[in-house]
Amino acid sequence: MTKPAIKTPAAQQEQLTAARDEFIAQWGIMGSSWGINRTMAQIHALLMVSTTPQSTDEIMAELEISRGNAHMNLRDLVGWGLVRSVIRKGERKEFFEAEKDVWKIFCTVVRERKRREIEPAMLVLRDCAARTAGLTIPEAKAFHDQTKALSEFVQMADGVLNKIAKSEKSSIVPFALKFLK
Amino acid sequence: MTKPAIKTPAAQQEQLTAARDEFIAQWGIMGSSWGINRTMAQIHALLMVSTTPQSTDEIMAELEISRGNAHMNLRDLVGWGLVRSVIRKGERKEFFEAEKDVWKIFCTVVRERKRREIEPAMLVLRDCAARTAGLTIPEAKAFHDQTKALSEFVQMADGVLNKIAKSEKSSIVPFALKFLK
DNA sequence: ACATACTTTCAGTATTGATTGAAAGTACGA
DNA sequence: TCGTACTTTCAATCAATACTGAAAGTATGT
Repeated sequence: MTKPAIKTPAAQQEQLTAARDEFIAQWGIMGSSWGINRTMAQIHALLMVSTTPQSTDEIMAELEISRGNAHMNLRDLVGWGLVRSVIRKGERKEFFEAEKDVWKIFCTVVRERKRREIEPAMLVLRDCAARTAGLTIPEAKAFHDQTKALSEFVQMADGVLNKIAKSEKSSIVPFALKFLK
Repeated sequence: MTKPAIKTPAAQQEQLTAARDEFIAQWGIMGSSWGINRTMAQIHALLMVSTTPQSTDEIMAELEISRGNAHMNLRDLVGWGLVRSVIRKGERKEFFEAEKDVWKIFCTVVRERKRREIEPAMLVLRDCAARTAGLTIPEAKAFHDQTKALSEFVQMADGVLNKIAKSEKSSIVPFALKFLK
């Protein structure tokens, strides 16, 4: 008698939990090395692989974090547009679910980081270049040239990201891919 | 009698220093919001707008940081390939200069972050998808589908970054830009 | 072998950012 | 209006990360 090829639900559950925990941990690590709060990334990971909307209490239990922490990070995720809150009829409690479409997630992150971090930096770069435009001493000339080059580069990158993020569909990058290299 | 249109070197120097300080500060802020040590980003900014290679002591003085801090961050920048050390003949001291070509800087950063952060994450994602491939319970199916979609997306993004970073020239993105939107 | 000029390390400290938990706030139904 | 079920806030605490500075290490010239 050989072992059955199909695993018992209990065994499957165990295997799933292990994989899910690893996924959540890794998404947290990735987040923090890109300047995103680790807990926020972990909540996001958890919600991305949940089949039903989760309550604050479920999230607190799953990630072993405090109510305050769960609450604040959920608010931030909603603010980013990566998570939305849903209310079930007849229930007072608030539940949360994440956007699951990978391309939409990507576009949202691009759009938000552009707005929060690239645009302010671009203004400063432009300003640095502008206010040293007429200067004649060599040090100033070099500074102007370098900041101008940076500001033009960032502006170009901003344009690319704009187009990618606005499109909200996955066909464009694979298409553009053909023209690279 | 009108003021002369040309500013004195002293006035220019003052204007330059103000702009330079703002640039260094902003580059530091940008770095830290993208997960890069603020001091490292500031040293990088300083070297990008310096006309001559700088010694550790000059960097320490300019940014008001300790020797240890300057040293470690300079090593990291050299490790990233964004800064190289130069030795002047007849001098014992080590001097540092940054790559100034904006496109090369961008490619280096892309290549390094890909290697340090995207590739390890990709392995974990693939692993999470693979080890839940055969499972039949709905939760596991959902987990598998989501991690598979993520891993394929990251793999695709990795491919795009590869081509962009390998090319090392600025003509390709503006060209690809035409095909977007 | 020694002095000088520099670089490197790292234990201790400071700074920053994240987390807790309990108190205050809000909304709803009885 | 009161009680219950929940959400929100925030001062205090904790954890992670960055920074300092002095001591140890290394290379070079005499």
